[in-house]
Amino acid sequence: MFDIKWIRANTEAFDAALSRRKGIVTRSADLLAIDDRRRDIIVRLNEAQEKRNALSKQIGQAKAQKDEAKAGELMAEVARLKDTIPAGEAEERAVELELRNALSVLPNIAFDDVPDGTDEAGNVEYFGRNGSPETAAKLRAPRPSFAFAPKEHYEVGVAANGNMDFEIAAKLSGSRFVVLKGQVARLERALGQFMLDLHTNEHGYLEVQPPLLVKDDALFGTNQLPKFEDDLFFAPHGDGRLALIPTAEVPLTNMVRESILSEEELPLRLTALTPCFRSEAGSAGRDTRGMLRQHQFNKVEMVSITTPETSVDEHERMLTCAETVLQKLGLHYRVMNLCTGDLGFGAKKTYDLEVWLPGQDTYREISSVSVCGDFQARRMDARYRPTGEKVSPRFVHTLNGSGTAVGRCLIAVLENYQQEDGSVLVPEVLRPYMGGLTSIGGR
RNA sequence: GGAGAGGUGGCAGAGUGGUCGAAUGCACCGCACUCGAAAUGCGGCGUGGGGGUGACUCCACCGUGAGUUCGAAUCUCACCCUCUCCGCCA
Repeated sequence: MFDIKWIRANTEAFDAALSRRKGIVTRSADLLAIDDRRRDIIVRLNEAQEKRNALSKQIGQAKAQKDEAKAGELMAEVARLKDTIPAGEAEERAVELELRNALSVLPNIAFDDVPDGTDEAGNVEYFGRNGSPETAAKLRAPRPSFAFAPKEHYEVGVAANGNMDFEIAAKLSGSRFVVLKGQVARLERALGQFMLDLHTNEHGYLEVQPPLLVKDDALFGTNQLPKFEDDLFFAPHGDGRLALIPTAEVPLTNMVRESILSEEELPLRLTALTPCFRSEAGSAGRDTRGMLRQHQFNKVEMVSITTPETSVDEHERMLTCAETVLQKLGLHYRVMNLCTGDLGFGAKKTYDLEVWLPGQDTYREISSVSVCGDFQARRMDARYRPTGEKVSPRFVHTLNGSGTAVGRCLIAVLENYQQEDGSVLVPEVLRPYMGGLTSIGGR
């Protein structure tokens, strides 16, 4: 969410930046018109309140001196304000809500180095700071070659033989659910444990087990509300509701909401392995086969809370943390710098990691790493107190990234490590989590 | 779920109708002392929003929301949360 004062001081920059965003017609003039009205109301209200306070103080003094006549006189005078103050307060509340509503549906401004574009075709491959295709290739596994036609994940023997069961899941829960069994279930678990251990042991993240059900306020903080309500599942609760988290970004980021951290606590790096729940309301008919797009999936999420000065560096660092997962698993992938048309609502810049799926013969998103600036911090009221002379609190910056989507990573392992006989080799880093197994689904 | 206690500034903790945005302590910042540090002394130090070129000034905020009152941190009601005890329970 934007600061109206900043908009007022930077109308041209604001309008130019917003015009890069798809489908946004709001301009600074629309917002400043509301703000002008707001300020008028505040000025009038403050004048009335000031008068009331002054008279009330005089009444107190008059009463203290037992001057009842004067007190009565003053009370009559203040009585005339009785209606204007509550009315003014109501007006102020209304116009402030109007401004908040107008601001809360506006997406964040993209950094200058985000490419322009209308959809994913405008995304630009990224090889890291000072990187090149050559330096990237040294770190990443090459695309695997097969002596046979590689299958899609749900066709690979070990999955197709009943360990990835969509029929039973449909009986239990309908479409877009899956039941994993046996060694495929174990492989899924191994992947999650591996990622979590990597981020906690080697990347300095604090492991968190957050609630999976959250309040509307938390969803507002991380931009799911008010615009993306349709993507969520809700559970009735008391007179209200709780939402099933669509990503652990919601509880992890909101852990700092409505608080003032000290600078020494930053950067705060949090990670969690949680199920995620998405209604996929807008994706009817897309990716209906297999477990690529599910209502429920596991994901390891990373969240960083930083100072404004360090958030851009932290973004690169977080990207590296996510890449390390795929590098250690020996999975081929590429990194895309998302263009303005593909950029998420709250992001100033996003890198997508796309893993190679030989069965599909294409790259698919497996991680998304975003820097949000103070956009979410404003919505959450999350600040920190800088060390040193400046004591006035500032908004923190927030970042989030998947590290990575476990369900999709399972797909990637099944497709990339599949053997002609339908078995699947276990990547070396996962073997400790698989009781030493080097392969699953063999005879 | 039942009974009781309580929610006040970064933290702890006073404050039961007016001069309280709020004592005090800790933390923090500046200065002094010191070779330096500690200790000590002095001073400063909440958040948000208006107005003013500025010095400055006004308004709101004591869990949240209503209410009583000329005036509410303080009184009333509802709700939320925390703690203690009991019950139930993975």
